[in-house]
Amino acid sequence: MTTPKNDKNTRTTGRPTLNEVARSAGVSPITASRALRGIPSVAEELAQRVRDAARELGYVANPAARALASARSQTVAVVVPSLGNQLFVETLEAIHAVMRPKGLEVLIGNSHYSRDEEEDLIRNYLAYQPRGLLLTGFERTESARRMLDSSGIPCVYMMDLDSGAGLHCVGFSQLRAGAAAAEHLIARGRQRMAFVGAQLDQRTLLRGEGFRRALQQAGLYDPALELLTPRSSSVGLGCELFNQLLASHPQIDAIFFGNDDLAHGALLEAMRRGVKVPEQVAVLGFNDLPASSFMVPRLSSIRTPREAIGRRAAELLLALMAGQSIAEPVQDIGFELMVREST
Amino acid sequence: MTTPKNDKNTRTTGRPTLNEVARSAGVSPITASRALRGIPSVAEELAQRVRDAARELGYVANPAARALASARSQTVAVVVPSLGNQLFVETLEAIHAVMRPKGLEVLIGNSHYSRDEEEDLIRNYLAYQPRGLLLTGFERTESARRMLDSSGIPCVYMMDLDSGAGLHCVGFSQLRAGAAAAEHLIARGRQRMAFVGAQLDQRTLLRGEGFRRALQQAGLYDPALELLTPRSSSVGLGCELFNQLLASHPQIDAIFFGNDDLAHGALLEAMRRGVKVPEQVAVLGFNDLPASSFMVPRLSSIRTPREAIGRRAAELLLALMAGQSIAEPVQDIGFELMVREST
DNA sequence: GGCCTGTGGGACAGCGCTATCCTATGAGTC
DNA sequence: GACTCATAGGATAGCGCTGTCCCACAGGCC
Repeated sequence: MTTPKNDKNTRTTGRPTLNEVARSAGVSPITASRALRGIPSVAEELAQRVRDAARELGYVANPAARALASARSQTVAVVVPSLGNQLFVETLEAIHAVMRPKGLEVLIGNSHYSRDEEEDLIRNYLAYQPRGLLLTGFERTESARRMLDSSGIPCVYMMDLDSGAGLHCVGFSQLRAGAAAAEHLIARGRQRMAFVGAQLDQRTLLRGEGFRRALQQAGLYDPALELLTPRSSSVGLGCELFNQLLASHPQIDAIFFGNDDLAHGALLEAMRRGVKVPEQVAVLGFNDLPASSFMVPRLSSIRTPREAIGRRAAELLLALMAGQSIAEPVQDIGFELMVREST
Repeated sequence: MTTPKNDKNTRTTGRPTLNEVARSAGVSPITASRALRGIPSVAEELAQRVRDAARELGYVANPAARALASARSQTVAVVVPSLGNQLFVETLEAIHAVMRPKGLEVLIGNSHYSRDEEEDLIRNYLAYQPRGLLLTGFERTESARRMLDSSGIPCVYMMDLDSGAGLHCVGFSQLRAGAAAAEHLIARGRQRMAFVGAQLDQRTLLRGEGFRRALQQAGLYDPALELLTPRSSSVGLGCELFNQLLASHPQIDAIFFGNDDLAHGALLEAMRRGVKVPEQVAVLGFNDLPASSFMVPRLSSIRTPREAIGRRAAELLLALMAGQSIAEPVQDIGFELMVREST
């Protein structure tokens, strides 16, 4: 009477809605919803009509409305500690390859190897009601752990197994991989073996621990030959640490690097300084990044199965999301020692 | 105490809602909403009470409900062609660094250098009603272009400028960068210069084009010395192409690689085969990845300002999202020739 | 025929928030 | 004191979709 209530709908998105698709197909919105979601209780002829109408209008479902109405999204969140490390990029690729065909969106979070950043990411992602979560390792804040527990959202842990009791995890034993590195160098007759680790995330520390124990067992452990730094791993840092190590301990005859980046730097620096690899010093890397087999000399490394980890973790998560019972909650994918010229 | 209440209604998320925060603070839901969004029309004393209640309950706003009600999300989508290239990872970092403090979520899409995949990603992301979009380059399908146009969502294009008329873009001229590469090698007295490009995305092609034109101008262009392949750039491919080029054209005295990965492979292969760089062949890379300055010999390269591109593109997008008028829609960040030992 | 069952499809009522009104209050004006 | 006017806060009504009931109807059985 006094105030016209017919306001222009500025709140709408302007994109076609399910209602319009339904009207255009001559069915009710619910039937349209069911048809587009592939729910079988819709007669094929009707479903086809709805799909045609949707294509015609360029309809794409509004994920916010969908998430709100159903209290679940079509999203899976992944948190990795770094995108600079090719390792995690390849893992993400494999996850994508499994999730995308299922119509699941993959949210990528980068924690920069920081527990606090990871906690923020998890808090943030949980608000999106993801169908599942893929996390790296077991190292996180207590409150992140609590949020995960109380959320009830399925979660798979990637990369490590060593302290994953009671959790669903896909990876390999970092401890055993470190030990394998030591055993290889010992088998090559090396006597004074160093470990160089950067970043100091839990996995690097575990590799160092495995390496150390194997050396101790062989009576070859020298604590002075461990070089650890919290700085982040890079080729340049590898150069620097190699020099530092050789300057302080010229007698060493093998180095195990916690990451291939570092080993690449060491090989380049050795080349530059005329240090003979492997004659004077053997160099062993970790992860076996794509470039490693092309280094001079070709780098021996422990190949980590990141493609398989990503894929299997994604598949495990899908099974959890579907409520299936899991026969093997802990999946050990193993690792492979790639022996090349540098050892 | 925060006791998760067990609704029988399965449609709820189980997490605390704005209503509960409001009740606990003794205000209406709308006041709570305003208080938490920092809308100034709420008395400070009330706002504080609401914030306290929210913290107490561990309340995190439901982004789906928020997006639905306001027809806008708190999200910005970025599409890059690859995560395997460090270049884009660094760009993403810079974007994050600008967006996160503003409370904006960054969705990362990887198009794998495929127009069709990019179109899918864009269609998908547009459904999320992002506040803005950051895309790489200008090469895309017609229907992707149409979707972007009709969405009305602000968009900034990164990396290239050469065909960005009328668009908001941040980057540098790939053409001029290619020309700069040629000029540098010419200034070094080289006579038979090759160009090696992989992936064959538009930017690589433009760099090649700039290189070619500059050689033509100097009367030094030989079409036989262009080696192009659609395979994706890697160190291994660099080795292979280097060998191939030297086998077919042993007389060349300089190679410009469209990406540092390839140049790294070439340097390693040269080392392995005893080809002297730069005496016999000068090698020039592109992007100046972190490892380049540690190669043997240290790789000369054209440094691309990806950190600045990411940051400036993000800032430009923020300005567009805020409806500000843009003084400079095309921002040329330039590039820098890093002359090192390999040339 | 009466009764059941199964099946396709629709009506309805929200999911958790926010845009848009609208009211109550109190200060300021003449 | 009667009138404005600004302002804090509330009431209401959706945003676009889906979970849950419910109904109409065909076919089978006794």
